[in-house]
Amino acid sequence: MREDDSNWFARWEEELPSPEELMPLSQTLITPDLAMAFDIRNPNSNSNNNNNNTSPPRGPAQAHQQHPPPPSSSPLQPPSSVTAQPNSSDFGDSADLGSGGGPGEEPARTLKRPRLVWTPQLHKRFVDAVAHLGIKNAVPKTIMQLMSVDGLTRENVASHLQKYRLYLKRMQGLSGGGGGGGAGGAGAAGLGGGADPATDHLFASSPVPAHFLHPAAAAAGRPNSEHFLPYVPVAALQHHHHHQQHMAAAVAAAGGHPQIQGQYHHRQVAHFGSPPAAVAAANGQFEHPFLGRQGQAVHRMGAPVHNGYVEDLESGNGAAGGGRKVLTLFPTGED
DNA sequence: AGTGAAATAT
DNA sequence: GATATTTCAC
Repeated sequence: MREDDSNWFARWEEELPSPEELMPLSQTLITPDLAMAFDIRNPNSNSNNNNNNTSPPRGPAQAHQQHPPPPSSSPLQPPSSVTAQPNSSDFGDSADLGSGGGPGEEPARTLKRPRLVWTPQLHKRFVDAVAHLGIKNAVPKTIMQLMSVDGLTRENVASHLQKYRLYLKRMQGLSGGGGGGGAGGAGAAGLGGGADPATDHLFASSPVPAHFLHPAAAAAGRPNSEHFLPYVPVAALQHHHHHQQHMAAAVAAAGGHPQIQGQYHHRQVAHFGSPPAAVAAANGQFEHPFLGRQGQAVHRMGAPVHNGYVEDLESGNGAAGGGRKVLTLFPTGED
């Protein structure tokens, strides 16, 4: 009944993503500042994911201000392109990025944040957090804090939580509890019943804790038995083709897609292993998830580290033309 | 701050 | 066109 320390560890171990899974994990968070600084835009057929508010459909009497995301705590240092991008190793010309000059005019600072891509790994973190918090405490703020993912905002979590709840609800209605085991098979969630529309793909990636389907258990109000880890700092690789992302890992392994690369690093401590395949290959291993949030950011490998910012990019693509390149970076200092 | 719904971008 | 994510409003 009660999980011993050894038990949770075992579970955790089992849950631990294989090195391969870890490597190909990636967060695609591009800092507006960087985007602007780099002068890079999303050549996508659509509009850039930055700002394209050209038509305010509704004119709420309220004028919303952009959210000033990253506090000036973390000076954005000009990232040096690791591989090859239209950005020089560093440009110290814009002091705006780094020093975050004074208020009043800071385009970089007022820009919107890029779309957050919830990768299976990230989602897993999310589910884990929720599971450990218990439905009761599974609120955006708590979840966000628990996840400890830098760059992640409460809004992000909130919206994802909403979607997640919907997913759970749907699942309940369909499986009712029979397939509810959930944990048993991630992919099994709703399978057979035809209950896993594309919307559930992401969610299906991670098993759904039974407690989620069992309100009674959660009603206890006590955190789940399982222990939760702060967060596993992993670098990931994100690949999506056109409008859908399948298995990032698989695709990544297959490699060969002109895409983005981001670096994911922990909020306070970042000890992790390997970013791009090239570097990854060199290491091919990651340290233990035992993150003591005590040490300072530990950066190593070929990942260029700047003041509080780890930047890493890989562009195996022909930047030009039909390819879309996205710079992904993980800002630190949040919350 | 949290949740629900709509809008927008991908 | 559908889905994912963001944003607005309550």
